Amino acid sequence: MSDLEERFSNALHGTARAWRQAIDRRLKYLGVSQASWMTIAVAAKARQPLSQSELADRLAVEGATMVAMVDRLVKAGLVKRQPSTADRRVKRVVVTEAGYRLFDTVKAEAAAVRKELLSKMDPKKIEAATELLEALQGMIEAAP
Amino acid sequence: MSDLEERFSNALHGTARAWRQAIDRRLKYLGVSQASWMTIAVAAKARQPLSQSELADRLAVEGATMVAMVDRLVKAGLVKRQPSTADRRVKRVVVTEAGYRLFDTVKAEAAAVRKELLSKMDPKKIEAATELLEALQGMIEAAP
DNA sequence: GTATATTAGTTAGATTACTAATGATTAGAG
DNA sequence: CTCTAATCATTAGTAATCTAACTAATATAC
Repeated sequence: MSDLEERFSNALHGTARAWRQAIDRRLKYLGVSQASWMTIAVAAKARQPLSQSELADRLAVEGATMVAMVDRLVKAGLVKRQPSTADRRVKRVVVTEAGYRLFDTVKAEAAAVRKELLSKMDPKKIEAATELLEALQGMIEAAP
Repeated sequence: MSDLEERFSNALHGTARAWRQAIDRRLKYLGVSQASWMTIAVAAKARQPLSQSELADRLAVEGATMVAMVDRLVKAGLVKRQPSTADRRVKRVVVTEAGYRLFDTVKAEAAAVRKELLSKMDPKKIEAATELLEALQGMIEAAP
């Protein structure tokens, strides 16, 4: 029992889970979850304000999930809904000043966490693992 | 931008996410989520029926989460709550016949998915990546 | 032996996710 | 042009997770 493949699967999911929790712990004082700041980040990095559908696509989430997320972010004053004039079905998500400020802070924190966790690891090994993971992810996503 | 550390982080979370979705897709016809069958699996593999607290510990979730999960599993007829006679606070989670049947099926499916995804990868690389991930997970969990 | 602390389970409320159904609007086929 | 398709956002219902506060029962300290 517990062959290499099972060990890898356990390590993959366990590490991803622990990592997420570590980030969440560090960001808790800001009062925003990873899902929230990831949404802000994607919206903030886009050149033009994205529609809710575009946001949902880039975050690999359903449209209905994005509706609820934008509801919360609007309530928190981090984004605004701006109806499109060209297509009246569309609402663009515009990041507010407060949203941009939060994004800057969070970005720095996430990078610090990443550095703290990975600084003690051999870069060669990290690179090899990255390549394996990327290949794996490509394979999974290519075969629906 | 997008240095190695960020690339690794993205690959880690992306692959874990895609993997989970791949398993969920394969198991959807059974009508049980990964969280449900993982709970069944842990309960079924234990020699003696576990309490809800023990189950929660082994699955790394909170007690309140386990209450809701056991509620759902009881409703689905996959487990039963059995009050302990020795300690009247404790309720043991007993897997039913239907629960064991489901577990057998799911176990085989999960192993098949794992093999399908990993069979084309170089075992040496898988092993190296596994070791990195395990070291990383240990590091994260050791430093709360 | 009683007062205090700990443990097991629960409830309640919030967040994040999904699917399915609906309304409004736009795009395309004929 | 008009009828039908597809698209965007929303609502409703469910699952899974968390924290915080609670009840009941057991264990420990004095």
